[in-house]
Amino acid sequence: MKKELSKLYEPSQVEDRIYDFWQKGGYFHAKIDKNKTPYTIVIPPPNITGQLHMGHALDETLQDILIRWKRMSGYCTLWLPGTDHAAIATESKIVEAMRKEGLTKEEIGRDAFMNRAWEWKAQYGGRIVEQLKKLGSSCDWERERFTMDEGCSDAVNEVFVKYYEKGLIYRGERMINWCPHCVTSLSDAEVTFEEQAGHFWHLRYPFSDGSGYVELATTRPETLLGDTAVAVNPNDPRYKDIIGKTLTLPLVGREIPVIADDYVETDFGTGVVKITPAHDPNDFEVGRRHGLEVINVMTDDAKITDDYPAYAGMDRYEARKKIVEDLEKGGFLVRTEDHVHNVGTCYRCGTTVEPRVSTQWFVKMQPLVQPAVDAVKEGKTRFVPERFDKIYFHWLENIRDWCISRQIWWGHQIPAFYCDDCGEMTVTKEKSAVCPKCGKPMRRDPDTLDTWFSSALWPFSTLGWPEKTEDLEYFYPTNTLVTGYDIIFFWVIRMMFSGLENMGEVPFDTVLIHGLVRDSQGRKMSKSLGNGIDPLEIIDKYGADALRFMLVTGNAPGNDMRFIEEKVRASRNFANKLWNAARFIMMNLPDGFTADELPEVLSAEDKWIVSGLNRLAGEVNQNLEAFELGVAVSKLYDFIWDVYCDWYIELAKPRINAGGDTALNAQKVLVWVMKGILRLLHPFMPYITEEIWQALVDDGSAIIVSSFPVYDEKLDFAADEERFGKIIAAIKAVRAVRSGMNVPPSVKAKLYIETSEPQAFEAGKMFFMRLASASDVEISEKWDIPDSVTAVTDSARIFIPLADIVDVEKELARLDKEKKAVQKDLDFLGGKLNNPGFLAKAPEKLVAAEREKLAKAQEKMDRINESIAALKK
RNA sequence: GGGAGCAUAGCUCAGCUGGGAGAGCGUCUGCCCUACAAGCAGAGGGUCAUAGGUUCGAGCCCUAUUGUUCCCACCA
Repeated sequence: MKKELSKLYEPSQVEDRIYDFWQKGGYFHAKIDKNKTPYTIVIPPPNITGQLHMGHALDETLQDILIRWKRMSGYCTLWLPGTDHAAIATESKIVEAMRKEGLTKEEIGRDAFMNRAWEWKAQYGGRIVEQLKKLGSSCDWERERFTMDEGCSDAVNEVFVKYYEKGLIYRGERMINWCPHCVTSLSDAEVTFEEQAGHFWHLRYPFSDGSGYVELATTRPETLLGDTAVAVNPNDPRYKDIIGKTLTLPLVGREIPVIADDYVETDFGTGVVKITPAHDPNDFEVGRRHGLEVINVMTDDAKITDDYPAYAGMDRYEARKKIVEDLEKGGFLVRTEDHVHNVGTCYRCGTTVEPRVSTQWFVKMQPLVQPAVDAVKEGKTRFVPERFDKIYFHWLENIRDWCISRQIWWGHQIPAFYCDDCGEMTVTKEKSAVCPKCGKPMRRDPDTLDTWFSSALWPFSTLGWPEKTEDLEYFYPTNTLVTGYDIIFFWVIRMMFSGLENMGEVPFDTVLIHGLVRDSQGRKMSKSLGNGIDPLEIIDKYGADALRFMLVTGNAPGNDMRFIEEKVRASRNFANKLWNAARFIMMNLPDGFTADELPEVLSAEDKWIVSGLNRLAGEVNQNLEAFELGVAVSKLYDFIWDVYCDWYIELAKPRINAGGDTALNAQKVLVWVMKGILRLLHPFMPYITEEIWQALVDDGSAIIVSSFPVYDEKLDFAADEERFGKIIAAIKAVRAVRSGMNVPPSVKAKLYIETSEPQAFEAGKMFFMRLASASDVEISEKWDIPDSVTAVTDSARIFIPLADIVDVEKELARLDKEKKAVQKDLDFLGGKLNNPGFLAKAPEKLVAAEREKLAKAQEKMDRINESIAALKK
């Protein structure tokens, strides 16, 4: 007994029910029999436990489409769960929450803090995971936590110690990026440069001997407090004589030298630069070359230190203002000009980064980079689309050592230990250490690792490495990584070199890159603009299927897309169309209908639709193979709506009304094609296809584990397809003529079809009745019907006698217009076929096709001429 | 300063290795024909940014130009 579909398609109800069904049936996770099936792993993107945003919905959708397709194609898919990459953001959220309770992390201590963090993550992360499942994702909070916590910490320690022993990790004092808001160091990748309007303050520094001033310009006057020199270019004739002289630093009174360094450009500004080694990366290098003192003038949160009582405790911008005032008062300010410059900001919080000298841990990149470059050059891993390998190469070729230590608590603590007594340091996998020199207990480095350090190990750490597990053996290297282009630097590159270094093989063979989802005006969605759109609101309104469908429609890999609600509505309408088509089929099925196969005898229109579906299946597979998801989706859309619904179902109606075997055959084909459509569409619209499938098939099977259709040579009826296309063309021509004369469908007219292939049209008689408002149809090789309009195709002339409304003048004008259009074709094709170059060089197949087109156009022209002649008479 | 993307119908975008320009939305006309008005049938609408070049043939390949977006880069 077949089930019923509700009259109204209500996405949320369907999706809730199906979600529940999959959940209970354990369908969210593929069951893998390693001995039998090929496999694939699709790696999901990071930030699972961050806010669920549209970009994330896109990640999930693309992965899930690939997974469902692979699974239905006989592959099993292992989808590695997500992990947390928002350590800094997470920490600040927890700190903030604690502050409201009047607590600080220092007060409650590290262990309690971590517990708090885990509680918070479990709640927040768990909720996000539930939300992702609404999109069809198979992520899982327990596994999630595993990848972050106990599961991967062994791997992290293992790699850290190994790198350290190989000299790939070192600790040292360097200029690093510091975020005063997050109070931690950042890697180069975590700094975003932003153009900001600022000022250029021209200052003068007096010579200590009272012999005048040098003039220089700065964008950051507050760093003056830390100046330890002023530099000029050694070849600058203007300043030759002052090199080696001494200046008195305004407001501070410190004596600083004038030094010569190539770094200074003679044609920029005044050609004089103040040198602040502690607060500028270039100045740091200059200072190093000249043995200058490094004077740090700021605290961790970018306030002036107590060494400068006049400014102590002021934040850097406050101090800037005050210092400019004081400079002006002292006569040191020459002038101020507007200036736009690039300022580094923290990619998490947007705070301006303070370059700062401090002691941090670094990964030495040079030795790790080459294999990662080679792997892509040799095609072991490829980017889709390919152009992203340029970004990849460029980054790797210009990479600098990676600062991996962070001054936060939420993260993996660095496995290094210090002896406070004798200053000894050890790096070890153990949880505690005793000083090898003096035997005293050692203190663990309070810093944690950059969250991307552990993420980089993910393709193997989640499979059990460093243990030699069966999973690791079987699943590494994995297949496809799906991620946005903004994640290439953070994650893709680091997984590449980490995989190659630790496993000796690339972590995945393909990286599918997608673009960003922007708002309807093309702006990046952001919290500050408030233009972000919550995927869940959209899902509530239109359904997860509609959102998924919209996210892949009309989008090419790597390109950004705009989020336009009308597009989601269009997708929902498409789902509704499918729903209603299914409803129509089911309401016309006889009780106890179980047929699963095509009828033995296929009619012309049956072959037409079956052949079309078969070709579609082949193309969709090809497109998915090439990651052309958008192309696949639009082909499905066109076939389902335009071919199946608008034509085949309409063609089937008169057959169903006819009853008997005619009806039964039509029903069999309707169901058979619908089942093919549902399976092809399932990866893109999982919920609705599952719902319809279960209502239609009703044998306890689930579409999620059904098989994906493939091209079948036996079902290719190209010739029949073409033949039936003539009937469709004729019906369209009749409709166009009638519509042009504003004849409503309720006004029926007899049709006289003139054609050289009467038997082909004989089969379509009832379709003309139904779809071309014909009261009757007569077919012959020759007709001459006066007082009628004619619809002309390349294979037929159809007379529509509408004596009352035929306007000879209008009809002539219409035919003339059509004649001109066909003449254009004839000219074009004729010109082409008379071109010796074309005949000589174009492929034979093409020439033949063009000849055929020409013949058809000529035939059509003859028919038009005949009609015109008759009308004139 | 270096690199990349984009520029196609009123709007948002497809267009796979070069073989007579497509979709959705919007517009206009006519239809509630018992699956669907979240629909059906028609129609209109494009010198594929500009200028050259390669080719029998260019939206697609090459060169230059313009506009636009993004990434990278330590110019005070």
